[in-house]
Amino acid sequence: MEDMPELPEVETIARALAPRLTGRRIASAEFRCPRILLGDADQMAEALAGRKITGIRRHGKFLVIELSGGRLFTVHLGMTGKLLMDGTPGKHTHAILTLDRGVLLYDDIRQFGRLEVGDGLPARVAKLGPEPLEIELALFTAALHRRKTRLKALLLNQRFVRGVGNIYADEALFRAGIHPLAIASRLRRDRAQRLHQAITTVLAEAIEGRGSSVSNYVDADGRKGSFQLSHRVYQRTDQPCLVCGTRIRRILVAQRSTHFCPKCQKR
DNA sequence: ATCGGTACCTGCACGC
DNA sequence: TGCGTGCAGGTACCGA
Repeated sequence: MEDMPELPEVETIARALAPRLTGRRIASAEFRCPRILLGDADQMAEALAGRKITGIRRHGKFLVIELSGGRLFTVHLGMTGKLLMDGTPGKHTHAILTLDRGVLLYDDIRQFGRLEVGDGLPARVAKLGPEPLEIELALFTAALHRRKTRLKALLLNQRFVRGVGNIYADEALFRAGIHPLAIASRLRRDRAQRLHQAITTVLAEAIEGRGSSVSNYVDADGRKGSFQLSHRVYQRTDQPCLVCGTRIRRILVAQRSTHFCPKCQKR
């Protein structure tokens, strides 16, 4: 296993990078792997060169690096992407941004990440759902009741809410006491409220813990996250439920590994 | 429009 | 030691 960028991890990275990147100027950019680029490598390098970095923020699982002139460098880390300050380029370094002070590297073993430069958010990013930490209960419940899919699949759908991935979907469903195969449209209001609360709580706690780290997740400062210590079902297959002792099960939902307690989580 | 299934990559753990 | 298999937290795309 490598590492993992869901909302809390990306938020942690954005916070760590902000003070180090803001105010820096990009002297030059080099892109070595066309596969991960949404755009032409030379054009992207040209669009970045000479721009000043004015800020960095998170949008769902996307990192948005704001540049002078309103230009945006949008980065999705995929499954194994890393943004590193002042490291040494290696086999999996696909982008090198030379700054007026220091260097910003993009590493990505599996090449599932995507890099893009534009004068606004890319359309496919702009149309994602609301931030899960901001959506109000009434809107959340209404959106939930419009979908007939299984809850686990819905939580992973970035057009429903943006930023929840496999770990936090499983953890939120466990904390809400809801089965991952429950149908969204049939969820009673009190259970929808529990889910909304569980999502809020688990994401906030994970951000507080600087994200999860299954094996070697390291943020931009090289510090490890600690939230994996708080996982109650994720990757705990066959271990006892921390509430009732029942064996945690693993099933596939929408082709994604899904962990739950069959006693605590009801359809 | 909305759903599930598949493809895209590399590396690691595990059993034989 | 090597080889085959399954697994990995991502999205995009396809057809039903």
